[in-house]
Order: sequence, then structure tokens, then C-alpha cells
Amino acid sequence: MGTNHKRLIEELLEGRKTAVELQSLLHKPFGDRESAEELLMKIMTTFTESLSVLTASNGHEDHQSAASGEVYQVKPEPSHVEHSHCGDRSSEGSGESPKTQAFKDRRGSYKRRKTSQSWKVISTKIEDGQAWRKYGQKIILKASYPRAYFRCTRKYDQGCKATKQVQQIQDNPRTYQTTYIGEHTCRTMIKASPMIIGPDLWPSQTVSSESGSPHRQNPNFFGSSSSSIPIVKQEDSKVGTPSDVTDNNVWLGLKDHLDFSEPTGICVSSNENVVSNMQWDDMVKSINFECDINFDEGFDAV
DNA sequence: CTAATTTGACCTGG
DNA sequence: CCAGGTCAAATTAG
Repeated sequence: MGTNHKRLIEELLEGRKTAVELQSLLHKPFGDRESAEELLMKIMTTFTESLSVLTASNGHEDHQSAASGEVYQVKPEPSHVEHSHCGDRSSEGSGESPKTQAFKDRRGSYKRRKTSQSWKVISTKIEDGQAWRKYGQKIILKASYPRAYFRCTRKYDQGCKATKQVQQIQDNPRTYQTTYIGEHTCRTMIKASPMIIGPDLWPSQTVSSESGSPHRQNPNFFGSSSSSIPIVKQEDSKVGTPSDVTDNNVWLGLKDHLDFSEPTGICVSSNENVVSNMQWDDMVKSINFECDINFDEGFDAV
């Protein structure tokens, strides 16, 4: 544990340092945005790594997430999670419900996903460097745009449980709110020998003909010169009246320092408990608390 | 051809 | 019952 703790500290320090760099860059009159994005990516990587350390109490890393500008926020689900357990998709024959005509076409039969972490991101871009596969779309009542549902492409290859929901929430600058649910477990821990796995050596994963799977830590994030400087919402203590802001979100005006043409923005919904206010310690606790990593996932033979 | 998306049916929790 | 989430057949894209 000491190792993880240390590593966590290192990551966070690194992140803070980089944030400071970014800050000074932003104060320069001609800070170029390439550098800014680079720094930003660095910061986000430290977040990702930190989360990785926290969630996977082991020590593996390689969360190649967050490709282009977005800052995410982890929000421990409402603390009281009931639902006895999370057997996805009730089994076939056995415990099926009295619906006799059940298996004519049994779509659905899902239980609310329970203990997966979720975090929301608001951004003008939906790319996040992950391979997602859309599996549904729904019209949400109070929303003006439909909500799209995605799952990780490797769900069946590797049993990755990550999903996300994307919903456009605004038009002029196309703005989407993405809710990530569960972390990617794919592309790592393939043959995980029960022994220690050094944090750094991932056995090159035998480049199968995957098509361009980037090596860990995405080489080039900003593939298409996409500018995106996120604006992180800061749960201020007295933000009592967000009268003219959509929802109850508060946007921190980071972008005022930049002259990016693209009005990118990020914020985290303030619906429930947001962790911004928490101390790292508490946050760590809640995340650990929430860490459930496991292998339930009954393989469904078709 | 395979892989991804579309789209309505189907389930479940509240 | 309803709204939201998921499945899978049909369709389209690569």
C-alpha cells in the first residue's frame, strides 16, 4: 500500500506542477495552444493515473483514457446503493420471471448497474480516444436531444464493462454531456500472472492484428488539431444563484485567458455530491470505497 | 465479407 | 404505468 500511496502522491504532485506550468502559460500573451494542450494532457494523465492507482489497488496503469481535452470528475454514486447485487442480465432459464413468453425475444432484462463509478464530462467534443460502440439511443423527456448509449468495443472480446452516455445539451456551440460509467478493463491484464506485475512492464501485448491500437499513453492526442481547453467547474462555496446558467452548473472562466476560437468548455454537473470540495483524502476514501473491480460478468453464450 | 449503426421491442426500477 | 436503459434484427458503412 505504501507504494501506491507514494505513487499517488507523485502523480498528484506532477499534476499540480504541470497545472502551474499551464497557468503561467496562460498568462503569457502568446501562449500557443499546442503547448497548452500538451500540458493539459499531462495533467489529465496524472488524474487518470491517480485514479488508476486508487481503483486498482494493484499497481497497473495503462489507462489510456482521455484523449482530447476534457477534464473529468469522479463522483461516487449516491452513497446508499441498495440493490442487493449486480447480476447483469438475468440468467436464461433459471431464475427467469413468470413471464412465460419470456424468451420469444428477450431483449432487455437488465438490472440497474450498480457499483460502477461514473463521472460526467461536458465538452464540445465527443472523441475520447476510446473505441466505443453505440448500442442504443433514447429520447429523454426533459431533454431536447436524444441520448446515445455506448459500450466499449471490447465488451465481448475482453469483457470490458465500460459504457458511456452522450447527450447533446446545447446547440450553439455543440455541447455534450458524457457520462462515463465504469472503467475500461480492456486491453490490459490479459494473462495476468498471479504474481506481481511490475507497474511498468506490460508485455507488449503481442500486437495482434488489432488495427492501430496505440501504445499505452497515446502517442499523439491531438490528432486533428482540435482545440479544447476545458473549463472545470469549481464547486464554490457560495454559488447560490446560478440564475443565468443552464442547469446549476458553474463555469469557471478559464477560457477568458485564452483566445481560442472554439468555445470549449467543461463542467461537471452539480447534481449530487461533487467531490471538488472534498479533500483528497476523502476523495480517496470514497473512491476506494467504491472500488469493486470484479469479475462477475457472466459470459453469455449466444 | 465483417463491423458498426439504426431502430423499435423489451425490461426494470421507481 | 412510465421513463430510462438495453438488446438484437435489419440496415448501412468499410
